[in-house]
Amino acid sequence: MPAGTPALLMPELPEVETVVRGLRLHLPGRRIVELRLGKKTDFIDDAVALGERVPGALVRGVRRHGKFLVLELEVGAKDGGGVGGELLLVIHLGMTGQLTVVAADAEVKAHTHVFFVLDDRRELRFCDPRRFGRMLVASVVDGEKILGPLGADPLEVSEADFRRLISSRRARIKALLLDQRVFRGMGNIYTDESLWRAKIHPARLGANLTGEEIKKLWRAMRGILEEAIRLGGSSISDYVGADGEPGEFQIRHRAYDREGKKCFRCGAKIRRMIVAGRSSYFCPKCQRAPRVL
DNA sequence: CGTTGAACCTGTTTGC
DNA sequence: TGCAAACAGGTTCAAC
Repeated sequence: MPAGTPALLMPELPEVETVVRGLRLHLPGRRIVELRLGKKTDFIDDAVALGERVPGALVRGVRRHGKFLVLELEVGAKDGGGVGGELLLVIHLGMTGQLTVVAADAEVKAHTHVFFVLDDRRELRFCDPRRFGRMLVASVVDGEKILGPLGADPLEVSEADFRRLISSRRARIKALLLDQRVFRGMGNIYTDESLWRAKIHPARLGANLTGEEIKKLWRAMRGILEEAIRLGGSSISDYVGADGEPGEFQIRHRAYDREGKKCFRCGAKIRRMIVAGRSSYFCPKCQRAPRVL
């Protein structure tokens, strides 16, 4: 395990999806009656606005957009004459963010920065040791300004669109998969796993991939993400209190974090190199780097 | 357009 | 043994 690898969750698409599904069991129909903030609030876009607009809101729904979680809130008209309506609570878990629904008297873990007190004696808590996460409340229109620029959902993109997005680019395939403006939700782990399954070297250029390779990558990516979601993500623990099951996907990693270990397909030693500025694990035999990337 | 590196932050691991 | 440095992750920004 590389130094600093968090023992718990690495929120990429499957992990966020798992959290969203967990929150859906508890939040819709609940009212947020009070908001409490920890001392550090620098990860909140506008903490004052959060404190003013969220209390009293009814949670209508919870959804995922890429790696963002979106809580759809219904707010009533305020005394001051506001019209009420719909608000979006947009949350990014960053690297170490966790959202949990727990009893109001549950022990408070270190680095818990936000408490959404619910109307059923429980609390939605946001804990994030490294504070790489982000949170903001916004109108639907303003929320879209955050979510709008994001690229295609890896689970919904058609093979034709996937090919078009890749073959038109001279950037490395690793960089393209990680670019949230191209595909929303892919992170370092699932990118490496997808490339390993498709037998494509991470430093290959998008435009140089053959139609066959792109098709394999499309299938690999979807298969791996769906499998990871089915298993509850890569290593989430206690994500919604008693309902959370630890994720199990990490035991299925074939490339990520396996430097020096044998490739499950051919037995060659998995190598690690920096591609697109990120640690990249691949099999030098299965994932050949051609003379011309 | 594309790449690289730094910054943000803290817990864990590594190396001396 | 102990402490400091390196490192991990996602995103953004600046510089080339």
